[in-house]
Amino acid sequence: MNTKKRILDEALTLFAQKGYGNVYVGQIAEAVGIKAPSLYKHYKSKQDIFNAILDEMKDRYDRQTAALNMNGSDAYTDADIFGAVSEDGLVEMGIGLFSYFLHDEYVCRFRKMLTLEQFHNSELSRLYTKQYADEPLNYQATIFSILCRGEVLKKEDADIMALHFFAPIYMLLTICDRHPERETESLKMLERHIRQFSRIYKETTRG
Amino acid sequence: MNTKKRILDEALTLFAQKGYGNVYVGQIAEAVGIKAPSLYKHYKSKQDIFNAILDEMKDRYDRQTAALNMNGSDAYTDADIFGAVSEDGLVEMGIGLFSYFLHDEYVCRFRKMLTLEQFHNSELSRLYTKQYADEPLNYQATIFSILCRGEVLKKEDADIMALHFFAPIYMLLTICDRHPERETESLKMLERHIRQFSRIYKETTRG
DNA sequence: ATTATAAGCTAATTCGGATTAGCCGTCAAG
DNA sequence: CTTGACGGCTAATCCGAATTAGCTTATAAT
Repeated sequence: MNTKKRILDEALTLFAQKGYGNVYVGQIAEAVGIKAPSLYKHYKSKQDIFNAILDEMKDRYDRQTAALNMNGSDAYTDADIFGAVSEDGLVEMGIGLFSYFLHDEYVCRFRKMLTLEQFHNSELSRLYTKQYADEPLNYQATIFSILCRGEVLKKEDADIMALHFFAPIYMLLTICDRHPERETESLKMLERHIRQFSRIYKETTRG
Repeated sequence: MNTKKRILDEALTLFAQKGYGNVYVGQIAEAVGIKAPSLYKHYKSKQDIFNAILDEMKDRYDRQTAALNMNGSDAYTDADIFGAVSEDGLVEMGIGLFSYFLHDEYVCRFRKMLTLEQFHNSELSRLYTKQYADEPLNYQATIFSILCRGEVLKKEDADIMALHFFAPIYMLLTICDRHPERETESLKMLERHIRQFSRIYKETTRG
């Protein structure tokens, strides 16, 4: 009963490490603790396992963002955001985002897998770009545009502010994916990044 | 005679598209215009082809950066840099870097290949990080630190400035790798990024 | 001219991995 | 108690891809 899920779990781990083409069904089976032919009691092919992972991750992502938007677009007031986003608030937000992407049991493996398969077909390309570029950037742009309308941040292009905020996070993330031992260093860099971002963009209300 | 190089060339193209594990020697041979067994007159295995590509690209990269440093670290004076780096100079530098990474016949394919193979072994991880993160960031940090020492840019942490400058370039690059049709849009974004970067960091010598 | 070498080809060979066939124990429902 | 679905196993099967064997032609050096 539980085996079906464990197959996805172990397969995801392996795909994230080696890429689909370099993983053998025997390895997946071994990781689960069964023999290769037994996999076929649960999925009809290796490709089918991959697709099941994809479907589950898309679901998970949709539920995730739906949860964000539940209290999101309509429920947040500008005042909520002004209150929450001090410099320390930004640091917390950035580190939270980073740590979530880096350590969430599924998100992390799925991102690596997608990294390795991103050029295989356009569905995977689009999924990658959506999840790790367009949607985070849009989300943050809306936040920054609110902060600009208030007097909190300088009146600069909020899309670019989002890029300035998020691109470094993304880049440090890809570094840590390759070199987990650089996480501490990256976290320090991340905090310096956000504090400098904050200094640079803070409205100098000296008038 | 020329065949040996053409094999590397076509293999690189295929590896960049599909990843090593999903390319068959027959495909490489076909692209070159010969039959698979003939490949073995030139390389002793598929892995050998991959290694040859790797070696060539490392050479190329070393020569490239050596050329930069020839007029680089010692030959440049601070004055040279002050002169060259106006806002338009920065835009030009950013777009130049971006276009080079995106369109250089070899750099571009090699980067995609490395993207797909980056988790295979630690040599490839380190190579990727070195070429697309650490070295560009260090190089730019030295430039920005010079601009800070002068009165051109605000006295902020030059490492972080380099991150703010380069991470967006890197991110837009990865987007264009997946979606070549987004290049125009990305170039516009890139210019907005650099002009805003420039506005934000420019020393306000109003005293 | 002769020979050696380079570089190609076709036809094996090898090998490993995905998938299928078919058998067996367990356990819950009737 | 027996039957059928579930999920596991071993032993094929199938197949495709990497590599090797061995032949052939061209060409360049002796």
